[in-house]
Amino acid sequence: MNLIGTKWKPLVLFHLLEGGLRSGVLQKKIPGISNKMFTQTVRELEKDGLLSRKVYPVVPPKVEYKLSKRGESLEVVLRGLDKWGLEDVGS
Amino acid sequence: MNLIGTKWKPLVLFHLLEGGLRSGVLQKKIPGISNKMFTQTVRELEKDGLLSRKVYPVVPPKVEYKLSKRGESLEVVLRGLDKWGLEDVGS
DNA sequence: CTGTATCCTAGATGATACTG
DNA sequence: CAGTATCATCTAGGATACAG
Repeated sequence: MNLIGTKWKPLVLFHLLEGGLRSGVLQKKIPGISNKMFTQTVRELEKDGLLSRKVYPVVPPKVEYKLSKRGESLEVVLRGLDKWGLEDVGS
Repeated sequence: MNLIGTKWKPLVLFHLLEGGLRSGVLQKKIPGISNKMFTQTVRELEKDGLLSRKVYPVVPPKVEYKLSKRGESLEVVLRGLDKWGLEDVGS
């Protein structure tokens, strides 16, 4: 829980299960997250080796995030959480 | 994540997967948790219907906690987290 | 477009002492 | 044994403005 126990980390990781995403796209998939928390969250995930951050030296800037192997190993848990969240609605 | 997204909730629920436990026993299974957080955590879990709290009118007091059906539905996620935590050591 | 820097508040968590 | 109450602290999180 020290690695993924925050309000946003599971969400960020979950949205990357289907593949890498550009910074802006990923952020848009997470309604309500502030710019600050987004950056902070991905930075910590990167530091913990759960995802990788690739910067393209172009203009305008382009940054892509994708899961690392370690991050992918969380797939079962993430999908489990998602499934639970869906099925649990209303119970 | 609003339901289980705290430092202790997943741990409490996880230790109840094998069956109900007395308050003291359950608390001992969670090293580092303060008395206050333990009570607060189980209270919230009870309020959210993830576990039930049964008080035996005896002396000394005896209280048992066990998962509700809703709580049991989290088994996949909890075991997944546990498994991940174990396998992830050192990676 | 992406990321950083501040300021600020609410809530989470701890330590301790106390009650039935 | 189980739980409550209080005080103190730390950090997550949000709003906003700015920078490369």
